[in-house]
Amino acid sequence: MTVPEKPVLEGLEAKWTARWEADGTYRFDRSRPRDEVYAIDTPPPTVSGSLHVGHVFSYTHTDVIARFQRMRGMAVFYPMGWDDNGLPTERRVQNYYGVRCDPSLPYDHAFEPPDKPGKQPISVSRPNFIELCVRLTVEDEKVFEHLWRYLGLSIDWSMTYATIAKPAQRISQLMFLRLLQRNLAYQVEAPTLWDVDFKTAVAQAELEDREQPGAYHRLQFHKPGGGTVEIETTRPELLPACVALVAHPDDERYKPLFGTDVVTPIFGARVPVKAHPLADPEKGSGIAMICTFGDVTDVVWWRELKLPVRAIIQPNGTLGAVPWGAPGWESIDAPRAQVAYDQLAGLSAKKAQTAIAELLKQSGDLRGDTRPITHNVKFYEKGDRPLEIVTSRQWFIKTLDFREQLLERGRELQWHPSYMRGRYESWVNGLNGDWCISRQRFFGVPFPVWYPLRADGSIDYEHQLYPDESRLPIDPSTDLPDGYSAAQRGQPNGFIGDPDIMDTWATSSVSPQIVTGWERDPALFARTFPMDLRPQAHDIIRTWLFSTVLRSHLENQSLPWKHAAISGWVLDPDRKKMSKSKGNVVTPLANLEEYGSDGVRYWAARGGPGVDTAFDVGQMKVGRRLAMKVLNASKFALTGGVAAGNVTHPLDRSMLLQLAALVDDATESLNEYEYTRVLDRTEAFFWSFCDNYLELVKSRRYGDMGEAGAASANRALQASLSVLLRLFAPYLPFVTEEVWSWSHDGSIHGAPWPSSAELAGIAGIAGTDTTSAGCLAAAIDVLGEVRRTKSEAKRPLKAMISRAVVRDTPERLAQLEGARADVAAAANIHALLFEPADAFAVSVEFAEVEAVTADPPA
RNA sequence: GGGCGGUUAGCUCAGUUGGUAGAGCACCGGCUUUACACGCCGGCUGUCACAGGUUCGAGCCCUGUACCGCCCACCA
Repeated sequence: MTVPEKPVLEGLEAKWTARWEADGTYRFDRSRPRDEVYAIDTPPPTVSGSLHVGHVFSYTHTDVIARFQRMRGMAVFYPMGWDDNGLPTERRVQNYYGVRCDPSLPYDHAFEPPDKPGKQPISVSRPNFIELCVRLTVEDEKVFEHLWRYLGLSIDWSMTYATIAKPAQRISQLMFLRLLQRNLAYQVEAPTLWDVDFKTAVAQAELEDREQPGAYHRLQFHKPGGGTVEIETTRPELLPACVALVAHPDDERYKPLFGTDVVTPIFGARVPVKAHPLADPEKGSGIAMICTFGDVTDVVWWRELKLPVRAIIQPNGTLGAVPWGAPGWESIDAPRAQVAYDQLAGLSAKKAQTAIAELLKQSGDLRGDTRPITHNVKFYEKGDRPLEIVTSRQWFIKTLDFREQLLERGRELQWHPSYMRGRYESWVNGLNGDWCISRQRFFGVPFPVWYPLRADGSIDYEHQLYPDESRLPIDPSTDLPDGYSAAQRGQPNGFIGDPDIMDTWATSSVSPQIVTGWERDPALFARTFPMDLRPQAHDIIRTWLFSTVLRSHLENQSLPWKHAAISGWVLDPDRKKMSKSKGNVVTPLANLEEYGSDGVRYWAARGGPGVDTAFDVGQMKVGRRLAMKVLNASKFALTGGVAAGNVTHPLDRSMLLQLAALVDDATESLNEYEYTRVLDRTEAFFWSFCDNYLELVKSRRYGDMGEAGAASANRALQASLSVLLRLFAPYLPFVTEEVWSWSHDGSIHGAPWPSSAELAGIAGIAGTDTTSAGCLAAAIDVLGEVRRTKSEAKRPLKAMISRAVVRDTPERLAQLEGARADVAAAANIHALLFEPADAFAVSVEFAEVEAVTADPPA
């Protein structure tokens, strides 16, 4: 037993992180059977800058659960991943090194980036670019790891993965090829959501609505026999791409027009008038123009009404050239159409809108003034301009066919909090297409596919070439398909690699397979899959959670994990979500250093599952104070005398009974992921323990009332402290470890979770001990009354009471009897008398001379 | 348009199956007390958003409303 004279919190993080690493405290024991393993599918944070306090918040929640499970005897499988795929990394690398990726370039083994980025970006091959991404992210990952260790996450740091590293690439490609074999992945040329700045396809899950100013333009179409039909549109620049008008089948106003043609203004294209139930008679004039493609509704109409394509928006967002009069672009006045259109070609959609409005005004086809509105427009979540819909060749994973099965998986999964399932269900119910997983970017997992080139050099998409699984991972831009030589790349009768990469969610959605050793380490896989827990925030339910469920459903015919613990967001004091883009992010390391990791973890752990929580340094201060209190109370509890034998004193037994009830409640709650409640209850108990029990027992444990009473007190103090430390250990890993080390050799984080049975054994207590049960509560009531009286009399707390009378029911007085001497000593009462009465009351008489010490009552 | 969560002390939030409204912070007052002044003791603070209903009894259950936040939707 070595208790420091003056225990401090400073330096505990450095001391214990080093010790845990040296001792392998959190090393996963892979020899344990599946039912003794608790496996966590850690979210790999995006490595493109710095961690913020939101990460600290949610990762702490996971760590509390991990530590609880470990103490319950589970082998905790708790790896850490880094998500270095994707656009954020790509942009960062471009700026950091001053390079640009050109996938057509060959790999340069000797390439070194300049010390400082030049003005003109240097073009590099995709493998070179990826090397630079890896080089930069390795540095970022070191910073992240340092912060995680400092925070005290009980991760097994021998098990880290990066989503761009070869093992993860291999799994991504392997799972993709397996889907291809089963026709669950496919390639098709079709209208796709498209970001015109990034020039890539994006998925439905990456959409967000943004309120934008817009304007209704009322345009007139001409009936061949004379007369006009008026439509309203917010996108008049798509008029050249108009392929039909559409109204509701029951709309009497337009019924006569169904089956007839009308002519577009200015461009003179004949387009049919169609009926479709999606057309809303209430909207605009009740009849709409269908363009290829203005929005997703256009795609639905185009597909269901079997309309032709007139595409004008190019991948870069400008209007492309159109040969009016040529097949597909027929016009009743092609020269006029051409003259008008040539004024639009090359303009961005936004500028084209202004230009065409002017043309329509001149021709008289713009009816009335435009009506400004604000409406929701779909954006790529990382994009700056509205999405367009562009026809392109993309890879998809089938999802629509599995909607019902995915809903069933959602019901099978245990959600914490349970209402988060609703988010998942509404997303699955709202799916409107298969999942587009190809991106026209560079930094990510490439598709392991090549295409033969025909004699004329055109690409033969029908006869795709795949690598043998044993070769994975491959990069088709540098690796060769079997039977071809490097010289044949890009040549007629040769081959070409698929230029695209997988969406970042397509690779992170296989995180369970990556970490559990699917198709790599069968013994590990058998012990860890399906995993136990997916912790994540609620904003990525539709992306990461959904896609992970989908992939495991398709590949493993199971859920990837049993539980999903959904954490909330950290809000700034104005109740806004903290995020980098809003510039209100707090860098967490400074908080960790100021309040201690335990203090910050305390704040984080008070945010319950799914609950958005305000950033609050006040709570961190409270957490730090609690840690300090643990140090000092422990010092007191451990520096007593002999602690032999059983706990015999009623007050001690009473305290231990209450503690036993707390332990049962804590165990049950933590099993249900209710970590907030457990911290709350444990803290409340601990504070009362310090303020009341320690004060009550102080005199006796110093031996003022004999050896037996002291031994009981000391035994109770040690037992209760041991239990309290272990209850706090998941939350305050540093201070509890420090205190534990004063009297133990091993780590508290490997100690068994406390049980009420353990306490019963020490104290010889049982639930039927009703007299002891109420003893502590009764003693606290009396102590409180005396304290209040002294405070109101503005006397010192040590002021002596010559005579105090407690009036209470006989039952309560019987309970109090056991603590009579303790109460008298703690309150400094010379003569403590009991009188039976109906209601509780305490009357006191102050002693004339305050220096007199109390005689120990007989 | 559909759905979810929230509304409790000045602030941040607890409140198990319905049974006398709680904690911390803040504020006020007191205390050199041998675990802790990074401390201790005490005090003040409420139309539990609103309106109905069920019940002996509602912060909690039911119906409706308002506001805040979020999710989803084929928002010409």
